[in-house]
Formats: sequence, C-alpha cells, structure tokens
Amino acid sequence: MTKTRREQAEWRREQLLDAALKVFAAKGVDGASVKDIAEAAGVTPGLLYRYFESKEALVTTLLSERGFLPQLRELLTADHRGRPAVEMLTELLGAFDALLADNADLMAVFFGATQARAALAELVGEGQRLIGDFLAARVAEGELRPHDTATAARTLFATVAVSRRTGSPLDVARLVELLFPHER
Amino acid sequence: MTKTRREQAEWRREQLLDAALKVFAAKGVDGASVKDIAEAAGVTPGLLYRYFESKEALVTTLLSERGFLPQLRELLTADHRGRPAVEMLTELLGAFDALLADNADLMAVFFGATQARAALAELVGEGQRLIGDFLAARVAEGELRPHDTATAARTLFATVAVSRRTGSPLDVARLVELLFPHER
Amino acid sequence: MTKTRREQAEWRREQLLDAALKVFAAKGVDGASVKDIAEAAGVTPGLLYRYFESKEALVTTLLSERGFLPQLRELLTADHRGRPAVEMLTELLGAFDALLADNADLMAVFFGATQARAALAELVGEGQRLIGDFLAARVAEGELRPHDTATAARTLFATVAVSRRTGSPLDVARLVELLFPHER
Amino acid sequence: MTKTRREQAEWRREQLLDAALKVFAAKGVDGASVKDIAEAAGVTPGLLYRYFESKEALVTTLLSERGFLPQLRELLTADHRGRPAVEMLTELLGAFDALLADNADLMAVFFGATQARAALAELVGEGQRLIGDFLAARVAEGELRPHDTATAARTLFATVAVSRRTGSPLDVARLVELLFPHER
DNA sequence: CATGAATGAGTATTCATTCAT
DNA sequence: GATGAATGAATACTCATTCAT
Repeated sequence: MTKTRREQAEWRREQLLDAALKVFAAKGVDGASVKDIAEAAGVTPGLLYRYFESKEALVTTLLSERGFLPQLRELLTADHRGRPAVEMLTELLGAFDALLADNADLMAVFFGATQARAALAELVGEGQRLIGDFLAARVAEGELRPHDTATAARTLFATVAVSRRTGSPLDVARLVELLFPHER
Repeated sequence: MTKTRREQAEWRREQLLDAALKVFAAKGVDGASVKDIAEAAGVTPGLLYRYFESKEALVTTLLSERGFLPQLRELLTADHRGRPAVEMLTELLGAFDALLADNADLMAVFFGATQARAALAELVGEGQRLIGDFLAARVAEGELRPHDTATAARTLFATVAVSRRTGSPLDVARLVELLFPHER
Repeated sequence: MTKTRREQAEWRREQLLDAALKVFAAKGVDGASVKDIAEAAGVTPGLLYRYFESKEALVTTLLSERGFLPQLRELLTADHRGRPAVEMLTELLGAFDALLADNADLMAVFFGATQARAALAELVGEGQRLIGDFLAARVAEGELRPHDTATAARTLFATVAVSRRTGSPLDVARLVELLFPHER
Repeated sequence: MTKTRREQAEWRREQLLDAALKVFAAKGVDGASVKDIAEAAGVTPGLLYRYFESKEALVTTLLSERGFLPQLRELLTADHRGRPAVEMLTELLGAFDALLADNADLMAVFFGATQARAALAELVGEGQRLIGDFLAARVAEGELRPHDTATAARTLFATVAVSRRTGSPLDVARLVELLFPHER
C-alpha cells in the first residue's frame, strides 16, 4: 500500500501541477506566487524547484502536458461514417463543449486578466443581444426567414471576435452568406 | 495657444491612459510596472498618483472610459430600416470587426497570458481545421449541401468556445440546426 | 545648512559605499548580504538599488572609486631628486605602508576568506620564524655577515609568496644574491 | 583487492576533501555550494554529512589536514649543516616556492575574492614597476650600487604589503638598511 | 505640477541541512 | 553506505506607493 520512491515522486509532480493549475486559473499566472502554489499543495516553495526548474517551466509544462489538443484531435478524427452528419455534428460539438468544460481551469490560464473578466462578459452579452434584436426585427418584418435569432447572434458575434483575436482575417460576407443563403 | 490648467490636466490624464493602455497590452497588466507606464509617458512614477489612485484604478478607468461598448451600441442600434438585411448585416459585422481592430490594445488587456498565446492559437487553428475536414468530407459524399466549409468550421468552433468561456450555456443542437436546417 | 537634492544624493551614495566597504571587509563580499549593508547604512535594502544596479556593481564601484592606485602612483612618481636615495626610500616605503593602513578595509576586500585568516597568519608566522632561525644560525657560525635576520626572513618569505600568488615567476637565485651579495 | 569498510570510508573521506578543495579554489568558499562539491565527487549532498558535520567543518578540515605547514616545517628544519648558506638558501626558497605551487588550490582558498583579483594584480604590478623605476634612476645616477632593481622592487613591495596584511608591524628603515647597507 | 528619495512588503529562487527509505 | 525528498531560512532584487521638496 505504501508508494515506492518513484511512485511518490510521480504523484507529487502531478499534485504540484494540479495545485499550480488551480491557482493559475484563480489568480492568473502573474498574479499567482510560487508561495501560493506551494501552499495550495501543502508544501514548501523550495520543493517546487526539485520538480520544476522555474515558475515559467510550471506554466509550459501545464500547457504541454495538460493541453487537451490530443483529445480534441482524437475526438474530431474518429471514424464517423455511417451516421447522419447532423446527428454526428451535434454529438461532436457537444463533446467539444464538454472537453472545454472539463478543462475550464486550463482555459482560464489561456485568458489571464482576472480584473477585466466582468467587463468582457458585459461587452459580449450586450453585443450578442443587440445583434439578436436586429435579426428579430427583420424576421418580424418578414425579410428574414424565421430562425433562432439568439443563437444566430451568438454565432455571428463569436465568429467575428475569435477571428479578430486569433489573427486570421475573416470574410464577413461569406459568414453572412453561410447563415442566410440566398435571402434578399 | 497655451493650455489652461484644466486643459493641461485633462491632457496629461489622457496621455497617461494612452501610455498605460499601450504598456498593459504589451506586457500584461501584472507584467507592467508603474515605472514602465511612467517611462512610456515620459514622466516619473510619482506623478501617476496625482491622477490615479492606484495601478488598479488605472486598469478600471481604462476599462470604463476606453471601453468601446458605447460605440458598439451606437453601431448596432442605428436606424437600419429601408436597406436589405443581408447587405446591412454584412456592413454591420464589418464595422464591428473594424471596431475590434481599432481597439486591439484594449482587447489584449482582456486577454492577458502572453505566454499561452501560441498554445491557444495552435488549439484554435487545429480545431477549426479538423471540423472543416469533417464537413468537407460530408459535402463530398453529398450528404451536406455544398457550402463554405472552412467558414462553417470557424463559426461552429468559435461559437462553442465563446459560449463556454462567457459562461452562457449553448444548445448545440440549435447551433447545428441553424447552419444546416432540414438536412439529414 | 540644509542640503540640496543633488548634495543629499551624493552624500547618500558615499555613505552607502562607506557602509558596503566596512561590511565587505568584515564579512567578505559573499558573506555580506545586501540587507547587512543597508542596515549598516541605516537604510532599507531597496534604496541601495536606486544608487547601484546590483551588489556586484557595489563591489566594482568600490574597487574603482576607492582604489588607492592613483595615490600610490602619485606617491612613487613625485620628484625625489636632490635627496639621498636611502632616506628617500625609507620615507617612500613608510608612506606606502601608511597608505595600506589607511585602506585596510579595502585590502580586506582583496583578501576574502574570513575563515582562513587565522590559518594563513599561522603559516606566515611560522615560515618567517623558521627562515629567521636558519639565517641566525649561519650568522652565529660566521658564515653570513651579521644582519637583521628577522627582517631578512620576512623579506624572503614575503617575496616568494607574493610572486607565487600574483603569478609572476621569481628567480630565487637573484633574490638571494640581492640580499647576500658575494657571500660564500 | 576489495576494500575493507575502514578503507572504503577513509577513501571516500579523502575523495570528498579533494573535491571540496578543488571546488572551493574555483568558486570560493562562499560561492561553492554543497551540491557543487557533491557533484564534483559524484555523490549526493546528503552523503557529505556522514563524513563532515557541516560545510564549515569541511573548510576547517581542509585547512588543518591539507595545510602544508608540516611540510614547510620539515623543509626548513632539516639538517643543512656542511653546505654553503647561499646555496642552501637558494635551494630552500626554491622548495618553498614549489610547495606553494603544489598547494595552489589551498592558497586560493586562503585568498577568496575572485572578483577583486584583477584589481589586486594591477595594484601589485604597478607598485613594483614604479619602485623599480625609482631604484633604476638612482643606480643610473651612481648613487646606489648597481643591482637587480626589478627584484629589489619586488622584495620591498612584497615585504611591506605582507607585513601590513599579517598584522606584524615592520620597521621600514631596517628593511632599507638590509638591502642597501651603508649606502648614502 | 512634478520630481525623486525612501520604504515595506513582496518576488522567485537557492541552499545547508535533516531524515526516512 | 547512500539516496533523494523535504524543509526553513536566507538571498538578491522589484515594485507599488508615499511624501518632502
């Protein structure tokens, strides 16, 4: 029942990564001190340096070892043949969503600035609401076909914002054409 | 031509906010020191405290005064009647995109973690590519109608991710139905 | 009577150098902490960094600004003509000795290892004594002319040791010939 | 061929002292960490404490066990009768010089301050050169008898410096009289 | 209005040492 | 005998903030 040295070391390493992930997510990478992490792991700061070269190494290790890109890849490349695309797609995106939820802490590390989070939420919320209102009005006037305007607004807003942030330019006309094909 | 006291004070305040925004965007809020900001403004750190109570106040001021939510609001609530919805929507999203581009520095403050940026870009890139491949395969098989699969993939990915991040739950089925109505 | 800012800064700088020199001499450069130096100056450690970039900069500044090489140079190159060489030389070496005494703290910085100082003193003491005994015996036997054997021993020992330490090889035969010319 | 327990222990002890001496000489006592020494000996830091109570004990052991005072004593007290003093003295000092060379590492431990070594060398070099110039000038003027002025300068400089450093006061007049007897 | 000297609390990191295995 | 996990205290250095000038 007792651990061997090797097991104990592996366990401690994981425990430290767990603690670091949690603390980084809560306070941001810069906002979290090595002492914070050590305390969260019930350990002295010095011990951290037996397992990781530096605080920065902790971050990069977290990003590489705890990154969920492999899972994402597996998820999306599995053999999906023989089942209806729409059903399949729904399941797929659901799984992707769940993956993000499971890795909420890591996602939080990607987005630092704890302080600005509320302001960001407000911006996103209002943006989506306003676009939704616009769409709903046009549906009411009969110009656009009836559809889930709230979801459409979300889609439009998110796509523009993510494209802008990740640096890959977006052809807005294509996006609109995708959602509202052949409408005039 | 000389400034009044009031004008000079206002000018300095704005100058300090400009400097802070630039430095925050470049180094992250935590990574930027008051000295950094002061230097960027060609001023001593002490002076900052005549205009702002603390470093934190600088951030919140930036978020509230330099937030582009008012512009966004104006943009989306203008009177759009009398012009085709699709044309209008394209213009609207284009303007929104431009607004984000103009406020790139502020957006950078929303998303800190300089260190993780590369990892995030990789995740987003690969995720979108994989979904795109899936869609293209189904179009090739004739199951899905021909469409811009790359843009669709972007849309799906971005919408799921943003929803997860902003905390508002997303009904994935609705999202799929929106993009691929009545397909089976 | 009050100091200008400029004067105060200059004064503080010197005060910090004074404190550093004293502490370095007492504890050795490595043994002395920045906190030690700050305390010796009645100041917070942080302040030190307004005046010097690092602890190392403190050492090099001490070596360059407080080095007494200029004084030594002046001492030895002054115009000595017109006075007997022996008288002059005695005065010169006395002044050199006084210069070293005045800069005892700095000399202590040149020679670190507080711990080994006693052992070194013992080595030097015994070495000189033994050489002195040898010389005295030979004088007693009439082989060497009567002379101040203690001083001769000191001279021989010191010259060999310093040459070895400073890396410039010494021709021992020349040294002996210098002190005991034509004796056999 | 295999070692007894006792022999193995003795061997390890010596090996650790060897490693410590080498590392201390290279990095200075304070600059060398126990880990450095252990690594140099191909061993873990913990093991050091089975053989020596502390890092300090390592230094004092080195100083007492590896001190070459016994050898120096033997060298200088051997029976020298029956051979000319000058020849004997030359041989003696040569052996002393060799002894210092053999124990260069230990000598380096006596003199720490790696940082100041260059400054010290400059001081010594220039000092000896200037005194040499003075002597040469007086020889040229015929006031002093022709002699090896460079060696004399070295002798004078070294003797004053060592005396000052070891704390035993020196009568400068006696030193001059020793080198230049009856000259005026 | 603006400076810059000064502080106090904090930072990441190192290290001598202990001890269970 | 030897290891290596763990600690606690120290280290050099940074930084937000205050305030006399």
